[in-house]
Amino acid sequence: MVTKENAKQPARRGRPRGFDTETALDTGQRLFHASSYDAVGLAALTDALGVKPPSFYKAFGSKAAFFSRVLERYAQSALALDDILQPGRPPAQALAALLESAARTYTQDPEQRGCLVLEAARGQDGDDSATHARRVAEQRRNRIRQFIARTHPECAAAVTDFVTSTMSGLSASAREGMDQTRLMEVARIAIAGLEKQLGSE
Amino acid sequence: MVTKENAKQPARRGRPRGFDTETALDTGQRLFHASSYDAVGLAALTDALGVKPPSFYKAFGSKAAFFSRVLERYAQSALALDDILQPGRPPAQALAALLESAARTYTQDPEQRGCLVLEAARGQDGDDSATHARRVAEQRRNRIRQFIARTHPECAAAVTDFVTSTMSGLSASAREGMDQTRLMEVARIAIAGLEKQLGSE
DNA sequence: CATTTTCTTTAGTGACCATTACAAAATCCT
DNA sequence: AGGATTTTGTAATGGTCACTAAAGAAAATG
Repeated sequence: MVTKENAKQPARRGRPRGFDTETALDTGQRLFHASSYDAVGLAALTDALGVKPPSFYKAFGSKAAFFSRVLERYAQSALALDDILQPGRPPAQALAALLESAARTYTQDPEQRGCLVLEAARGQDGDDSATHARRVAEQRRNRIRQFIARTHPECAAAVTDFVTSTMSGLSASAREGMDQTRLMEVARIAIAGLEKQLGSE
Repeated sequence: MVTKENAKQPARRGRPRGFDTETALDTGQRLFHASSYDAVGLAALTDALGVKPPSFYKAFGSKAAFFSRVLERYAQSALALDDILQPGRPPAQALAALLESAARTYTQDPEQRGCLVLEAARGQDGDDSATHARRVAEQRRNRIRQFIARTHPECAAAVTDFVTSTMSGLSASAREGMDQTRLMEVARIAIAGLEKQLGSE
């Protein structure tokens, strides 16, 4: 297998790409997060990237495929569950930290309010972008549930439902303009409910 | 003033309208609630009404204006705040009833999941339908806040934020397919948080 | 230099959207 | 009956959308 060089090597044949795809994904993430998948048309997107539509399609295939890559990128960078839901950490404490992190993250940048994944997941049922967002959201949901089930298997489902539902509410509220102070208060009251359910240790 | 008869009298001059506008609003509400404002195109809407576009526009002016009337209609019929937030009722109890009613209502009909107003309020900022939905949501928010402020003026803002945020979460979860049993459990945990904040009396 | 490969550019494609011009039809008033 | 008035159906309007056909341009290969 000497034929195939490292995929990262741009030393391929033909005219080289005139833009950086990672930078493009960053820019796309910023645009989609600021408004929404539907609100960012291909014209606005390619204008912001400094790239004409055919180049965009050569590089990414479709707007939906581009968005999928943006979502994966975002899911890895934002709200790292591994850091928060460490095995052995008391669930009430870990989930409190999760909700507080969400409240903080969702209001950190006024141009990037709420959660990109959760907001995109609310698109229409048949929509490709919404379907992919829901898949990402479901994966994160499962990780939360498994973390809870280690210590509280009997109420893992209900608590997971509460946490994900609360995060959806936090994201929606952030989008509607609720600032960080207010959103942290909302998280605090939700955490009180969690502690009652799980025991506050 | 004998010139102007009762506005409800259809005994006007010219060709009579071939359909009932109230029935049309009902049908529109059902369609919009089942998917969304954007997802229901004018073709689908007029097909369902059995009405051609020009008749629709003569009667309602525009799709956005039609939707506004649907929203008003819905806000009056669903989740009557006057019944739930009765003055004198202990706030923890009243707000618990509000969240439980929301969880129940949002999952009652699988074709009408979530809250029409809250979901429509998540549309794009410049959008006419989203703007109107946010106005309706804001009015309901104010009524909740005033109810809380009667007994708990010091934390009325925070509790209102929590209740509205939780309702947004419930609506989103209902839309994603969470059933009534699960949503009621979510409401129950949220109510525990509320009681800790307000005192459970 | 010529060929091959890949990207970029220009300029459009058809599909769908909300909305409407126009004229025929149905009703009331005189 | 003969206007006056309002709603109807037919058929189109312009606008925006994601997407692309075709040809030119930049690189590696022979």
